Amino acid sequence: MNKISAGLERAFANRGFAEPSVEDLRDAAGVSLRTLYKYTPSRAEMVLAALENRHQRYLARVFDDLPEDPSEALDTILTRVGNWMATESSHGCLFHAAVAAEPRSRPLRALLERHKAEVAAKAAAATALKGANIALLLIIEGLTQAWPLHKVAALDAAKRLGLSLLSSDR
Amino acid sequence: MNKISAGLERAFANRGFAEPSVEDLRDAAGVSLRTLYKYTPSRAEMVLAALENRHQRYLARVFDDLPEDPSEALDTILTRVGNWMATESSHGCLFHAAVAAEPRSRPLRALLERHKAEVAAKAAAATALKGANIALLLIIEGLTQAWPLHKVAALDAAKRLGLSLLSSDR
DNA sequence: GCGTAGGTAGAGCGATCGTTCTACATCGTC
DNA sequence: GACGATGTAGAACGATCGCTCTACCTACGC
Repeated sequence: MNKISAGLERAFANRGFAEPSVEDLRDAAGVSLRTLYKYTPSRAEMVLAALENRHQRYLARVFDDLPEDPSEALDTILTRVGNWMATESSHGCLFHAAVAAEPRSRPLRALLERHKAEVAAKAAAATALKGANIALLLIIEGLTQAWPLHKVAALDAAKRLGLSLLSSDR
Repeated sequence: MNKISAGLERAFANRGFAEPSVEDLRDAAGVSLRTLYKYTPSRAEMVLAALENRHQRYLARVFDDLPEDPSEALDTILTRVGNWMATESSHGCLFHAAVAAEPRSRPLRALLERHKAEVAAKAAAATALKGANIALLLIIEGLTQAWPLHKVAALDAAKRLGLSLLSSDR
């Protein structure tokens, strides 16, 4: 079950949402076609399962065990986002990619909204930046999108913007 | 010719890169299948033609006739990006979407890189922020990605971050 | 030791895809 | 008014797609 979701996530992350056929997804999931369809009865649901898995992994990887000090927490969050990009997602946010691939899908958009809202809420809570909620999300989004082209330079820029947020807030 | 590119751009922008069939693209382009294939001999080239068209339109719409004062220029740029999002691209950056849909395509990645590099260069030139080049791009990327969910709130956050960039620079 | 639940392997289905090709219309030029 | 270039409409193609179905294989409770 979780093995299936993890395999699907890996397949979509590596090869995009258009390319992999259901047979490719079966190979990535490591089960038979029949079992795959039992847990995810259509290709669209395979996408949703993959994103659900990624959502959990992303939150855990970026927001677990943060330092209490807001400034340290922000630095840690951005560093971890950079790390995530470096190791997991070399071409931008998978949720935006999924929605872009199928802009008509309502459940996909709902998932994107939930994911981003949760990221923004966790970031705001950890940095005690209630007012600058959206600015914070904007920095994270910017870092995520700029990373594929600029790598650590994007991380540095994000950290500098983050610092200016903290100092302008108090 | 340009009518074809414009039609293709509209089709992909509205319905994503996966959904529209070549016959849909033909309808959007307003020509026959034969003529469509004459100018863009494969579906992949239709994508490239659409993005080329969008690139030109985006640059013109965001960077033409900017005020000379750096601070005013930055404000104008961000406002225009918000305007672009509001009227043209309700779900994020089309270039990132294209690459996300087909992460293996080399020409697509090259086009994305060229587009982003040109945007960054024009923004840096207009705001006299040579050093904060990447921070500037990061703000624009963040605004573009955050817009679909937060609209004008994202624009406000982007402007505040932009101001902090300007003041920390001098 | 046998029945049942749940797995695998893989052939097969209809639909749709990108692409090509044929047949016919239109138009500016001599 | 005939001609070649260029366009349209749309039939036809092989391939591939998402999905279903059949046939067979385990593993475990009674």
